[in-house]
Amino acid sequence: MERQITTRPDTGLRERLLGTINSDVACLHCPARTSDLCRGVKDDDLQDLFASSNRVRLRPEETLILDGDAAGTVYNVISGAMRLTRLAADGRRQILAFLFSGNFIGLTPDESYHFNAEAITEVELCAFDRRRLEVLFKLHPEMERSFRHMAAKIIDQAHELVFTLGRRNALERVATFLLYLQDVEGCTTRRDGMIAVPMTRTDIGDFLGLTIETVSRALSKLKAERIIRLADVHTVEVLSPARLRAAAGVDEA
Amino acid sequence: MERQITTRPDTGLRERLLGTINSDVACLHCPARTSDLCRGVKDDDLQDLFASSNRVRLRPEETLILDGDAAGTVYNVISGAMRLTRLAADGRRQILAFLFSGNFIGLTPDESYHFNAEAITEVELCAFDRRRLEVLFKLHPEMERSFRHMAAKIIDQAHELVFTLGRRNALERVATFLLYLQDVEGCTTRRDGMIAVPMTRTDIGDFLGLTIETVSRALSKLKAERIIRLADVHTVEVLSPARLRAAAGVDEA
DNA sequence: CGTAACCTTGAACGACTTCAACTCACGTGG
DNA sequence: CCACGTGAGTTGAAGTCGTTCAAGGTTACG
Repeated sequence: MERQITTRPDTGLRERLLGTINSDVACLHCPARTSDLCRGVKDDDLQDLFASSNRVRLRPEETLILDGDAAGTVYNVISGAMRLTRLAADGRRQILAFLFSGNFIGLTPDESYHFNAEAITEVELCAFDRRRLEVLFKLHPEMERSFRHMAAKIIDQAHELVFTLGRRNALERVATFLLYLQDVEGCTTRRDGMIAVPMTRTDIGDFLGLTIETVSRALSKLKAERIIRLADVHTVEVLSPARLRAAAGVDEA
Repeated sequence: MERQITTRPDTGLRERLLGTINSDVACLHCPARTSDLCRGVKDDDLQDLFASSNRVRLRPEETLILDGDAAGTVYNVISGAMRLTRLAADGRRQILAFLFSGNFIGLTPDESYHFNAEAITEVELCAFDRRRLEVLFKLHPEMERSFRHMAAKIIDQAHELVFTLGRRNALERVATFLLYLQDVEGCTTRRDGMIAVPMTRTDIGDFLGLTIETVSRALSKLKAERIIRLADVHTVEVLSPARLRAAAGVDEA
């Protein structure tokens, strides 16, 4: 189980600001405008948000947060795909969540983070100083309300993953994962039955508690049963949504 | 995998109030006084909390919340042990979390709950109307702050469980579980190395994604290696904390 | 003191992992 | 322009760990 550990990039790289165009316009047209973090702020007040935020850009595989980092800054994903991972001392890796446009990074019960956050694709983020966010919460109580809503969503998703890992077999896990990707808002283009799969088989395996071989075999089985088609390695076409749902083994018993 | 599904108890049973003794005294001496929900309220303001809350008592195996129930009421565990479960149509069950004194029940992204909440032991709860809780948050901003802190703790715990289910083998899972129980504040008596295990082997299995046989075998193995001793089925004595930690396979690689 | 539920232990089976070989896409340099 | 190398993905065969099936033991309670 050898695995190359991503090293921390230069701090300068991580927090390199993009050029600002026009005070509130940037937030107004942000793909994450309707995210739980931002939607509590009225259009008229967007400059509050904008003034407190910095734009950050990451290249694929670049690390944003390393386990143990001080939790002084929080982030909202604007575009791209990221992963939250937990690494054991012996190299075992578990992906806790994939993050897409509108998703928040920064909840921790401590002064430090207990996970790594890495870019899968090119990523744009919005960075906030944690203390400044507290001020924003005071200014915009609606923001704090939807923040709680967001926390509940994250817990619900984590519990869904717990069920998948605890009680579903390999085929069901992979089918469930495809349905999950299909529902992800803010994920890249997916018209008709096409699902964009930005992550590698290794990432999928580390998310689902499986090896890459098992993931591959499950996809091949779904393909052989004409439930999906692999347009290319990172694009899955769903041929039979109903049978994919059945393969996930959830609803309509 | 036959499993008896717990039926909903009479609503009257669930929300039967206990006699109130003295307005604020009840909260002042509550075992959950220092819980994330309540500790944001100053002693002087405890009557606000008390006036908004109802005491609820559950017998072992009694159901508090059924998947799909309207989320109008939230709860704080005062004493006893509970489980949060998710049930698939085919009977597969996954325990999402065990809850003890001070733990909160009621986070949901919807208008309804997506889990079952059941008593394991005799349980005392504090019930709040959700809308009244919102009012309390307005009155006591510190309450909302520590509520966010609590949400972060829940997410962290869920992620820890995700890692356990995704990347640890049976022995490691059971060892991790014992360490978890040991750290649970508000769990029943545990002096020296004694761990109270209020739940059945079935519950442990459904929490760890294992069968009861595998749980039993793992405990027997830990016993054979003189790492633990089973005082009785529901009491584990830790003979070698260091080797138990090693068996969990986490720290000091 | 008997019964039922829970727990433990053993043996056979099966699902996923491990190990290994091969394919494919892509990029580099001769 | 094509040979080569590399990294990701797929597929096959063997091995292992946890499940399943089965039997026996223990505990609690009427």
